[in-house]
Amino acid sequence: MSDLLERLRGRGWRMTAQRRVVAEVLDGEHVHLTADEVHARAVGRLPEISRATVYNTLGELVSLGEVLEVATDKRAKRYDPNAHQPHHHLVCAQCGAIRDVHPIGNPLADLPDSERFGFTVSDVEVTYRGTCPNCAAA
Amino acid sequence: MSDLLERLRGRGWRMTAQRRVVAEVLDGEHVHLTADEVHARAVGRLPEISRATVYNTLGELVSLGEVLEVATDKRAKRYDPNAHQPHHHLVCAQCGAIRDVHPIGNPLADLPDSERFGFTVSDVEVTYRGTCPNCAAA
DNA sequence: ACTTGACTTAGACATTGTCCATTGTAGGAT
DNA sequence: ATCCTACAATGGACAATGTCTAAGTCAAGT
Repeated sequence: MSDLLERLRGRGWRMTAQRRVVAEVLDGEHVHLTADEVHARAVGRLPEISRATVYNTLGELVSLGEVLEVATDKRAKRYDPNAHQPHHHLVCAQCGAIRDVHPIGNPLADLPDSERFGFTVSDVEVTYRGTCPNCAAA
Repeated sequence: MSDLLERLRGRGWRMTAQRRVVAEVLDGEHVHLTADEVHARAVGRLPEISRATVYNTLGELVSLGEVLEVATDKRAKRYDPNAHQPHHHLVCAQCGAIRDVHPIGNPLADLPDSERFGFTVSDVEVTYRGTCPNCAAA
């Protein structure tokens, strides 16, 4: 189940109740929680966990490369534990629902040298926007 | 010069000193200011302009489709007046510098139906990340 | 020049995120 | 099993960004 926890243990990450709970909350696919949502769920399992710890832990998971920050929402950052399979996002403009998607082709190759302005380009993030079936029905 | 102001007048937008100043500050290419930066520059020309007015005006420009919100930065929203020429962004991961870029191909066509989950997909936003020449030299 | 509805203002408030000094604890050493 | 110690957690202040409201002001039509 918890691939994330396994990987973290394997990397010698010091395990505490708080860190375990944060990792458990984040584990899964199509999971894109904000820091506050992670905190709310973590509190459900470990009521005394503090906001600062959740932020610290999320920051560490990002540094370790086990979780990605995504900016699909224009308000809070969201955290995506699916860091080991490259993917992009499809976002509902109305309700904010997010799905992981896998476009064909490699967008990195689509940026000609003449459009790189001397940058060393290392990464690309693609966000598709639209309306989800639920919102379309309403 | 001010295409943006021209267009706004043409649409019957009620013109006030504050709105004119905000539009002037935003006008140009490769302009990607945060709301606070817009406010700071607007204050330079019209010291009594309030923060709320800048936020309101930016929100209206976005609603009118004359300015785009971009989420390249993970902190504040940025406002891009280059709304009438489709483009994407190239961001320096270190200093945050932003350039408008025009990749070849159409990323919308690269998302197969099987990856659309019933969404009606209307838009795509591509953000390239890398290191700009300045930061690479340092 | 009026009148009126839309615009602006200042500042309180809300949300999201960061920092720091103190207290607690995981995990190795004894 | 217990003790140490470096690392982690806490909570509360602070910072940055954004939203709202009540009251005053003004652009534009008549």
